[in-house]
Amino acid sequence: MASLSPQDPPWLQGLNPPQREAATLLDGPVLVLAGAGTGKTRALTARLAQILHERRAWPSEILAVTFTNKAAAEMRHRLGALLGPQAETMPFVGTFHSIASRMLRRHAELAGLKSNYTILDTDDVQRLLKRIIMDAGLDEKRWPARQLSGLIDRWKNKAQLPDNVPKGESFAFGDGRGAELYARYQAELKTLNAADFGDLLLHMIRIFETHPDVLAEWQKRFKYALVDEYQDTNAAQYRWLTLLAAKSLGGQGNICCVGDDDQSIYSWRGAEIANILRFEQDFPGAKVIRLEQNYRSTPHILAAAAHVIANNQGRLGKTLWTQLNAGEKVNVVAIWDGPEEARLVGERIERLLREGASASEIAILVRASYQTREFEDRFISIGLPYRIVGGFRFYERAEIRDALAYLRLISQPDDALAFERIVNTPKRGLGDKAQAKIQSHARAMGLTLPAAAQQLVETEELSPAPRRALSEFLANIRRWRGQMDTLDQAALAQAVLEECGYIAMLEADRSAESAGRLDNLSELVRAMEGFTDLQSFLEHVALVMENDRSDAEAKVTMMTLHAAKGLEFDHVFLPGWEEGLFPSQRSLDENGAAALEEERRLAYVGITRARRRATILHAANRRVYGQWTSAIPSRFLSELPADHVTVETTLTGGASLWRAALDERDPFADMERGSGRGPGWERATARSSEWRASAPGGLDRSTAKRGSVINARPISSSVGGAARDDLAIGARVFHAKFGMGTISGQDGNKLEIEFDSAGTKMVLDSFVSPA
DNA sequence: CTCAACATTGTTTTT
DNA sequence: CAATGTTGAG
Repeated sequence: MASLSPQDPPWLQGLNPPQREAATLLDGPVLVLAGAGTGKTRALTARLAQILHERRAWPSEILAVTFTNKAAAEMRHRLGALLGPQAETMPFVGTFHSIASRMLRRHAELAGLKSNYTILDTDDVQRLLKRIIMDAGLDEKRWPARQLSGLIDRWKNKAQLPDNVPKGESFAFGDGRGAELYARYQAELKTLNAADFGDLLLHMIRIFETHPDVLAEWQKRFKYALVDEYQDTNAAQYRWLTLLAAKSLGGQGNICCVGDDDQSIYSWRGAEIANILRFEQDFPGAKVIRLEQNYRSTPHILAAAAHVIANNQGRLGKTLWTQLNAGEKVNVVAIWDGPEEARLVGERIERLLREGASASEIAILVRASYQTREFEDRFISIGLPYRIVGGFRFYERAEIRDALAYLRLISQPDDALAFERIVNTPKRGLGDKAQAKIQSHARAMGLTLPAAAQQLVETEELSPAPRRALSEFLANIRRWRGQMDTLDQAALAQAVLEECGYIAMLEADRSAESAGRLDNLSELVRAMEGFTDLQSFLEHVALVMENDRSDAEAKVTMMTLHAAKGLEFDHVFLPGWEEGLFPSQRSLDENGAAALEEERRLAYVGITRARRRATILHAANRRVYGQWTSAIPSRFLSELPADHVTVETTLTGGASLWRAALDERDPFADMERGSGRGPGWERATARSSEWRASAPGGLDRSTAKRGSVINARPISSSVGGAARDDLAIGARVFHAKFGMGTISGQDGNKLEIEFDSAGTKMVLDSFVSPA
């Protein structure tokens, strides 16, 4: 199948015919439809290598847009392995945002900004909007900033400026003042010398459209363009891209877009699947290449995924096939509730590890990030190493944002948002009253917040104590700013954190999180080493920083289905396949049938992450808002092909509960439960007769009781070790996640601990230390 | 101005 | 049931 000609350069060796075509068909527009696991990245890397090898373009003349920074790094890395280090220095490989930001730094003045503009994150944006809403005389509770920021985000994704926002959408917010608030927000950003994520693209689009010379310069620069995950591009990205591609790219539209319509999962972020569906109209003469041979998964896994996705309409259509052997069927497991789900997954993972699997080849993929908590709790108590990807992003943690605010204020004296954030953190006696005075002074004098503060210190306006505190604070900032030349950014950050009292504040705090926060801060300082200066580090943080501290230890990975796109694991667990959770009720409520299809694509993405084994779980009961609610199996389960699936349950009453539970009778009638059933139940019972027809055999649900786990086994402690003699019942201990607690019991190397704030838990003794 | 008790919110998914 | 914000007492 694969071509193995000895004359081939290394990057073409072993490619199958369509992959090879994708790598060598360099002229004109090309659309590569790459199914899951079909060696897309490999083909793309080969294409870039081929372009460089044929000397068709210099590295700096290639525009390569990826969806995540991780994907960009991966591409650079692979390219470096093929062509040597000089190929790794491609300046325009990155996300839409990072590339646009780089361009905007060069042309900032055309957007009314300075080139050292600050990139605001959602938190900054929301605080700014809150102020704008209140200034406009609106009730911030009735019109939450969160909602407005969502609206503005959506407008920006569609490349709509304040004056061309659809009337109806503008009227929907703040008594019809949506667009007005948007305009005010844009003006405010300008005075703050700041841009939000959407602005990075929008400013460049505006500049391209109003300055033909600038556009021409960039068009001339790029000879080849490559866009990954094209199905996830939104209207703004599309416009940015087509402007650049219009007459450029070697004069023949040398653009190659790669994507998979079945993996389009970002419509909530403005992605328009239509972009990929109409590629051939947008780029006449486009060649379409399909990658359909799957190198990743077993036939059972592939068949399961294919059956599910076949329920969607309007696909471009691909047929994935594989040469791999059958392997194991997809496993569907019904369990009683969330905690049991975590227990069972924990057990199965331990079994896999005993059988020799590596923890790094095991993943738990969830629909919503909060689902990881149950697994975290469980894995901590059995000592199973895990890591969470995404979720709480590193730079979104409060302590990191505080530290960054200090650095931002040092590097950019006018950064009012940073100033606001840290002027009283740690507490230095500058409360609401003092801050209000600074605000009003700034407004009265038309000054930025930090400048107003500086001026205010010279007056008698403030009472002595706050005045002294503020004066000292400003002096410190100035002093640190002066040290920017003498200290490198990591050393400066360390000094700032110590001298401002932040470290001392955390050290004084004996709560559960403070130790972790201190760790995070030293992690931050460490991460700063290796950047050329503070400015470039801050840029990196705003756009690129990911939670990718790569510990040496092999760990089970937990992440959302969204974060998992593009990754693969031998063993994949897919918990929580219940109506309401997956497909997400909220998503369905907002976007109806289209949302259901997107949820289904998410299911497709989840299943196709697995190389060897996929295990899907659903619980009969789950706690939502602290209330126990009965859940019914996800409709996606009934879309799985019976021939490729095995079904089991840990509930007493038999193996087919997952289908039989769809009966109109309440399967858990004799169980105690919380409030009513969710909307998912209503809908499901409405459809139940249709589903019941497919249920294999009846099951007397009244016998369905909370059962013991089939295959129950004592939990083997994976972290062994001798008993500890430094801990005794009644002793005070500290645990990294749960905080301070008192030992109340012991079972082997497991301790029962009554935590001060986290309740009573069983925890391995190796996870605690004497207080 | 700070802390503590109290009430009220809300859980997708992310560059 | 959190986590977050608001209110009231020191």
